[in-house]
Amino acid sequence: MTKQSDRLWKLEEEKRAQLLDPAKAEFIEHGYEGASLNRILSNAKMSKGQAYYYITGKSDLYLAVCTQSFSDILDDVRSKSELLAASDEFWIGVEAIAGKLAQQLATDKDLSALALSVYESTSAVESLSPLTARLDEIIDHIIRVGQNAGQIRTDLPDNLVREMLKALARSIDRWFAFNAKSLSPQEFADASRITFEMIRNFVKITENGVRNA
Amino acid sequence: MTKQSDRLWKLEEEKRAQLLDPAKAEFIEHGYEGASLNRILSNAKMSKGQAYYYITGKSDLYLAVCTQSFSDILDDVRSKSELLAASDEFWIGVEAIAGKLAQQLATDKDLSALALSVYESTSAVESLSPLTARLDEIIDHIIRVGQNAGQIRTDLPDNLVREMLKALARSIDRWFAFNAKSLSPQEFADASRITFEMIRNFVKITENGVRNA
DNA sequence: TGCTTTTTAGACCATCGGTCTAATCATTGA
DNA sequence: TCAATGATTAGACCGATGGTCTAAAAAGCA
Repeated sequence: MTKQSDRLWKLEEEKRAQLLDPAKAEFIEHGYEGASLNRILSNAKMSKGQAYYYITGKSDLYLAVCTQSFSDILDDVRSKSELLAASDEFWIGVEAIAGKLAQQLATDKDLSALALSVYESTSAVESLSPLTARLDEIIDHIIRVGQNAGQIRTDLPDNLVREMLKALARSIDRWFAFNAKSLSPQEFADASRITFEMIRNFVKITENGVRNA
Repeated sequence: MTKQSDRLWKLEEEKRAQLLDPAKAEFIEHGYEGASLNRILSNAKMSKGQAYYYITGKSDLYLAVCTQSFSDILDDVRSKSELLAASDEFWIGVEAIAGKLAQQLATDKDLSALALSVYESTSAVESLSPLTARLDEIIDHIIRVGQNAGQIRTDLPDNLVREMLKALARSIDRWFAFNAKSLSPQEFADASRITFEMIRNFVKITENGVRNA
């Protein structure tokens, strides 16, 4: 017995796109929960039996779409993050990574819309556990390097710091997605710089931080 | 024509509870999207026609449940926040409010579970706009007092600061909800204190903050 | 050609939130 | 007391959802 997702990725690209392109459009427009599988199949001119031969269900299709869209970016960020050094230039390196990422999201509207859809519901997030696991690894690694560089406090559980940073990044990303068009280039640059500085202050080691750890 | 929600709150408490109690349990267990209205009605032993005479739909029912659960707390926080002064004791006052809130959530498991369900999906949040509007007002007011006290930076749009703080509070709340039971009292206290300090550092005014505003 | 495996089509299923109509109940005025 | 009016209730019904399943078609192979 072959796994459905194996079949999907073994397909010639054209046929895979026949399914994934309408799916991507639907998820972007309606979010994960709001997306209609029937509508996707209708747009893809593909029967249900055929689709279910290549995917296990809606969540699997969402995972396929997001994997296709984010995998390269994730690899890029990972390889860049592995070059980060525990030195004074730690934050410069992080800012370079974040800046590149922000630029990619700002450039590719589909990418940004799809990213927003991810955090629209927990069930969407759960569908993507293979992807989020990779992201968490990367963030954890960056945090560890920052801690070795003396730039990030060490008196909290790793996963708490990670989840706070993810939540922050998400809210900032979201705010920019909704407000970017009404911002002057100057305001845009200021807001980016300031929020980044705030994050640095957020995780910075403070005098009375480590009391008994 | 009377509004459905008026009818609901005019009901004698027992009958309202007949509907709202099973609804609350269902929303806690399955979240907003996952909750089944049919199941709620079946547990409430109430016909669909009857229910729709008192509510306009699922989202309205969710709003009713959350209003009942959070309204008093919201009022409490609001009145406390109005006593905050733009003085050196600003953060002490905020910590008192946050502490009380955290304690309430830690004590009442249902309350905490319901709060978690709120941010599980955007459609859940949207159902609660009357409540979130009240919350946003309170937070905005606290931010303004903090700014007057020179404790919170003023070089970012208000709503961005508010959304970042909400995201942070949410992620912390979430982390505690999932990890509280595996923490020693000492670890619990430490994590609370440290995260609060981090938030203070997060919004603190820094030297190079205001560059051209 | 004939047999086997892969692939396809779409009818079908339970369930979803929501609508609607007809019956019942309560209240009021005469 | 009774008729009429408005408030309330029951539940059949609706289109749509994601998912299952069977049987036919197509493809691969001897």
